[in-house]
Amino acid sequence: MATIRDVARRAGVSPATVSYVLNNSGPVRPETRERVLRAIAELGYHPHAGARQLKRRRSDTVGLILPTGERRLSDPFFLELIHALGDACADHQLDLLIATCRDPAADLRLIDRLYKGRRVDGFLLIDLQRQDPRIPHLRQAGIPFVAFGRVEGNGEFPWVDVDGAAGMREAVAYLVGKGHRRIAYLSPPLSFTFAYHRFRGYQQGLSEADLPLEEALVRITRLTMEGGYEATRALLSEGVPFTALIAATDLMALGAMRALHEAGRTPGQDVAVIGFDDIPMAAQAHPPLTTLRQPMDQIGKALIRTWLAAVNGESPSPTLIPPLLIRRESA
Amino acid sequence: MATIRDVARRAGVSPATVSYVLNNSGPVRPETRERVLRAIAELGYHPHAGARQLKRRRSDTVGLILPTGERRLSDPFFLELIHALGDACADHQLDLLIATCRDPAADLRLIDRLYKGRRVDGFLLIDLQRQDPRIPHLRQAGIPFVAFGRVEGNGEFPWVDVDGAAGMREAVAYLVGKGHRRIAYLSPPLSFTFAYHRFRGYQQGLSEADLPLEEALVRITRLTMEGGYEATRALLSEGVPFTALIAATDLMALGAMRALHEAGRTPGQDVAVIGFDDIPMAAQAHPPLTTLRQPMDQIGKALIRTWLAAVNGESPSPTLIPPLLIRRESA
DNA sequence: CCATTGGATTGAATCGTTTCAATTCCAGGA
DNA sequence: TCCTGGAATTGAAACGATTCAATCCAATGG
Repeated sequence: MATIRDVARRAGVSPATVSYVLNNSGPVRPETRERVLRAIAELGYHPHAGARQLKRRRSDTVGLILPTGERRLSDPFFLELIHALGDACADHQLDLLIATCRDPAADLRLIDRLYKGRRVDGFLLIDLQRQDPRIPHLRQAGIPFVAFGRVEGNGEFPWVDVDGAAGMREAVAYLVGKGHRRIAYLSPPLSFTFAYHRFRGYQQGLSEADLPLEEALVRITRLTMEGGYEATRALLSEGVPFTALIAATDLMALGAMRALHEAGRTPGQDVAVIGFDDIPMAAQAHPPLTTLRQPMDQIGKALIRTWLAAVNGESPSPTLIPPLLIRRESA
Repeated sequence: MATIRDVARRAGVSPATVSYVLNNSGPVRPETRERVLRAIAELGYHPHAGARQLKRRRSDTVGLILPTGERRLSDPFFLELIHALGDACADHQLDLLIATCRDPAADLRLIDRLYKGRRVDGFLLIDLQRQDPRIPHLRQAGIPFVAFGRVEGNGEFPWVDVDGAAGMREAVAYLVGKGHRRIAYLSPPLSFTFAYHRFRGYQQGLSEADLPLEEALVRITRLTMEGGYEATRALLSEGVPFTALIAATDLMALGAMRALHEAGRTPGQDVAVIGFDDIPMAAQAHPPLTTLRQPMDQIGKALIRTWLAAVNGESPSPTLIPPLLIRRESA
């Protein structure tokens, strides 16, 4: 495999000059640059990442840790996120290293190994818990990171999040505008930070519309289609009256719609349904699901931009991205 | 950050000895090893990945290229796969580098950059096309890789695949055993290799049961829930009689079930439905979907095992993994 | 008591870059 | 013609690990 020396020899210059061309550092006469570039192309030369990393003390790699075990992600939303991150990384010539681990303790060990071994320059945390043990660990070890999502108490660290509260306020206002007064709400356990914020938004939305928060209309259930299905069946069988339903995630909304169908109530006609995320399946649902879109590209770009700042020793300010209400036929 | 010299100094030995301890190469007296290990622990030392890579000419990193653009994956199946791969990598102390790219040409450039720059030791190819431009490129460049899936003509290269044909034969036999004679089949375009094999399995299953292949029962449609839904509606509206339906993927089967529901025919009762993949949603469907499970852990392990062999210059033989018929209530 | 043996340890070269400091080059001014 | 100064180029020293070859040492055998 060609090295920088080979290129230098071929172009009739020193390795230093090649390096200057490669990195646009140092002054190089245009025609020399030309010669060097030609040599690079002819040899199909690519700089050795390890050597470069060793000298520059940078690996240009983003670490992404996926939770495993029971917290293993199965929401298709995360696949979208990975894609968006990949694209955003490509924009900045970064690579994305994915690591999984078996238990929370291994999590922290893995973080140390990757960072101290300089395999990655910093981390992206997704799927935060309201109290996440990784955060204090990273902070006190001085490891740069950016979280997708916030945590309880909101210690000072950089994060990017979608404004779940704003989204839900908008959803409620939208439904109220259509005359709905009894709006059910389906949520996963509030220990999920995003669930907590979205639920707060629902509450705020109600109070802005001078509607009471009714316990019976709020259901906490599992973060799956099945969870949404069961909770809705419960609502129906208990005879709690409602004309609209908001689910904290599309997956749950999809489950809810199935329960409504089975009970002979057509979503979008008899009951308005709104979800959150805008996963690909949402548009294909019957009827197509009205939902709050998480603007993936924007999220990916914001995360990487913030990550770069963090890695460069800045303390980037958090970013709150507004979701987008996508009106379809379910509400 | 501590280096190997720091560890050596602290343990009162030379860097060489530390290296021997680290890699279990070379003879080291037990008590010396003890001292070294203690020093490592005390300093929280982790070897520098770049330096190691430079010397060993190995990055211990697996490259995984995700397709983007229109071929972007949205099937949740891939999230499972990424997880399984992550776990399998962890077993061998490997890291998983994910790269996305915008177009097929960029694909090849990216491959070169990652491999020639020694950022990865080889690749894992997923989401193969029946004729995939990446394969000849990798082969002629002598870059080690393993494919998840086969391609047309089946050139000599290492792959791991789930035996879609066997699975479909089993599905047909199972349905025939229950007395079904008119079995519909939903498939994405046969340019997807897996779709091709699965369809062949369906054909074989029919002929083994001495049933004719009936054109009207076979529908080619999009690889989404929506695709399954539409194809099934078409079947129903055209009045083609059938008592069972096999879909090439769970997502499509889910769509089919919805169409059946809407037409007032209960899946599992009026019409038997079988899917393929066993995505998490399958178990939660109504009724729970009978399907052929792709044994993810096994796939991940096989892929990584084969990959390691390929990277070590061996020519590992292909692996065909049988899917597992999971009987639930839909058939 | 010395030579031999073989395990344990170490010194130093090396991997392929980047970058500082030193050198060369060249044009323009004195 | 000789300086001077800035631009262009180069040599060589890192960066942090691995590993070959050389050295050290203790025990054994003659």
